[in-house]
Amino acid sequence: MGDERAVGTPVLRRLNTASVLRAVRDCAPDPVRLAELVKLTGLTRPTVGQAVEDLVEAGWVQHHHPAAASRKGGRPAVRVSLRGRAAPVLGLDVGPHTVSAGIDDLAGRRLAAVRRSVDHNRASRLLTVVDAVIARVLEEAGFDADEIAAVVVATPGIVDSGSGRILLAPSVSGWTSVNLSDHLRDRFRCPVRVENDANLAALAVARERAGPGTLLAVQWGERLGAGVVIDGRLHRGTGAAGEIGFIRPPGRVPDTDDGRGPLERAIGAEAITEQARRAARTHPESVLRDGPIDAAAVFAAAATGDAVAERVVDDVARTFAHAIAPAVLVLAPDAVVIGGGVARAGPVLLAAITRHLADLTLTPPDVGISGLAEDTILTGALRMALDEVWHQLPA
Amino acid sequence: MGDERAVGTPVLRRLNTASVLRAVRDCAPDPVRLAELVKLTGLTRPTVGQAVEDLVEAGWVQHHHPAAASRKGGRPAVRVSLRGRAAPVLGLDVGPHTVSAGIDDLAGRRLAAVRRSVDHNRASRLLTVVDAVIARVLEEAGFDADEIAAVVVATPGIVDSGSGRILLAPSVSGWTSVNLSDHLRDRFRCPVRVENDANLAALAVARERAGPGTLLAVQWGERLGAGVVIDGRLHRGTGAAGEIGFIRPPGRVPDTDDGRGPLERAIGAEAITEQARRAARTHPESVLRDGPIDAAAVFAAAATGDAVAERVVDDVARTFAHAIAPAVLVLAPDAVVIGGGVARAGPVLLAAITRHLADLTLTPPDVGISGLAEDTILTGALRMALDEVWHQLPA
DNA sequence: GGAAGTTTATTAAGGTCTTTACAAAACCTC
DNA sequence: GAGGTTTTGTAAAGACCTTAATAAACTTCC
Repeated sequence: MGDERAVGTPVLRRLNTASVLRAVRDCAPDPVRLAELVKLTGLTRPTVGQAVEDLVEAGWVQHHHPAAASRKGGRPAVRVSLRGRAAPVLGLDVGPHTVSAGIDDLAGRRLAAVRRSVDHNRASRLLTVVDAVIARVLEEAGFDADEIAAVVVATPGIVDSGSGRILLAPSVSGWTSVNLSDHLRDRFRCPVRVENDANLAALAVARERAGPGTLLAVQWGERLGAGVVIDGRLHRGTGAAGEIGFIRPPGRVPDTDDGRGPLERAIGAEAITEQARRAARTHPESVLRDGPIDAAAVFAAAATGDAVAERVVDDVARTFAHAIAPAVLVLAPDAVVIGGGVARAGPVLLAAITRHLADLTLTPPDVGISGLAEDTILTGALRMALDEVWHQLPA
Repeated sequence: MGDERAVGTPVLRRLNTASVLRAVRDCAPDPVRLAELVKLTGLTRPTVGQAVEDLVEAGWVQHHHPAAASRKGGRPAVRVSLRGRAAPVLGLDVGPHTVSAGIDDLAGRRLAAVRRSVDHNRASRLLTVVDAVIARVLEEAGFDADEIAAVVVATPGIVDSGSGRILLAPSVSGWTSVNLSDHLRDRFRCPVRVENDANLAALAVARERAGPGTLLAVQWGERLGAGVVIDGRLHRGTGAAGEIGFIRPPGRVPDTDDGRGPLERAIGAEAITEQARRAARTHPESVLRDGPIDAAAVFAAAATGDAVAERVVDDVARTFAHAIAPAVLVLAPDAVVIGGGVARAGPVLLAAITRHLADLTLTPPDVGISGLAEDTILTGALRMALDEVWHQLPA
């Protein structure tokens, strides 16, 4: 957005070539006829031809010689498609319990994915697992580390987006003293970015929704985090944007010393089960009285109409709604999407939150559940890595 | 960001001409030598020469024949400057008590400004005053309505940014049924935009600070509103972003039927005086006991060390901090800037808010007072109008 | 099996724009 | 008034896109 300096004729070619490449990408995994590109880009055929030639030479796209089926008569079209292997990206999700990695090609196809659980969440052990997982996923996809075009790592805690240092990570002991960023930069010859996991989950959710608008994507499990995506771009603020776990909800909150924030202590997965347990003790008529209680059980009970469970869920929903209402009023997001473990609660929780938010805000956002599976964060990391590659095309 | 279609050689000229025009603008009121533009834009002299020629022809810039002083020897330079009168913009601030208007030229120089107070804040009367103020400011600046290049109107309430309709405006009775946007579009031949006043104030404050980052600018008087500016661009969300007046603060809030939000009823200017009045009754040792009390008096008393006043101010600050803390956690703004009537409270209030926010947030933002005078909103409106003009240069 | 028709690729000429290079102008200083 | 300096102005060259015309390759129909 800053200065667009030194404009000579050559930039035209770069502009147009980029335009053609974008068009090829938008046709994603399918090969596209050259004539199609002419229509898509609005450029003329000779220009497109030149651009494609350049792109093939640079290795970004490849020809599809066998123009097999669906002929309508006429000279067979030259068809090209993205050469995915030109710039594969690596995503990494370093959680307190599991480490997963994935490699996507330029078109967003998943070439490999690895998931490994960690027994002890000590930092040193974690780092070893990270290295092992990276090695495995590279092998599975058949790439050398030097071929990777961008790396994005998701980690819990607060990350300084400039240096990649982890500033605060209560859930992994010793994690802040590990310079993960430098560690990885030694292994790869490409940009390495470390980013908060909730932020990346938000990015993944936003991409799934597509289109512009403001999104508040909440990760809700033992802990609570959120990411803000505005018109497809992640909002970082001074760095710690989206840390909803530290919102102080109304009412008393138990004091703990594990670095969790007030809202996490009030309505994190653990707090929900604890609340249900207390309620079950004083209300033995509830189905919650027997069997082990966890958050899923509470939501299941509420779904079947158990009054005690319903009250707990409503309480949780109200606390959550009150906590985020000020942010919803300030941001006016189009949607609030909930992911993470608690998201499996489904419609019961959703309805309660929607109801309370309607009371507390002027233009209540859509409240929804993230449709993505467990690898939301990993997908977000890969998405951001792809963005990085696409952003610096003219390399 | 969408599609940059149909790139031929002519776009180069447009691009470079725009680049030169930007450079001329950045030198703002001072005329600039042609050779200087060459350095600033990175283009070559013939290119700059051509561009300047085009711009002069189009009326955007003008020559400065008398190359008077500061010669260093050599052929006298051709100097050009922005022809401010080429595209004057009109800003309007329609408040419940006053209507003000201003006209800026392209370089941001204030050519005229008019302010008029309104006795009855009935919508029909207000509209008459608006028309009169517009006529007056046009006359003062010596322009015809058709010459204005952009109009931005600030109004309290929630505005649909697409249609310009006012959706909610409790402070002016009947204001929502007036189609201000259409009314003005009939008078001007240029784009007319209606925007929430707090949003425009935020824009003005953000421009004063300059540079990127996230800003939460609060307007705090009888009512409370805010605007969010991210990297220089106003954030609207679904339309009602920044409506902090409707945040529900902890504790009981008096119920009124005047359309004000809970936070406004709790710590609006009126609520502050009411709170002080109550405190003075039970604490006759306070200096607040004698003389008429208004918000300014409370802050003044607190500044001199009056304990009762100090407690009131601290209460207000705590309520405010608790109310916006969730939004601060989610947005992680670089700064929270307070404007409006209460902003005159100064350091007393500021210090208290800063203290409380430090407790409630992870990366506490700078808390400051808006340095702009009473015409913050008007300045913001003019700023946005200028942006509009600059955004659509290639007209 | 050949001709017509259709779709696409290729090639050549023309125009616009920037760049490079060079010459002219205008002013100051000595 | 000569020399120097800074700037403007002009012409030729290079790069790129576009229009238009031509050639190619394949399907379909007769």
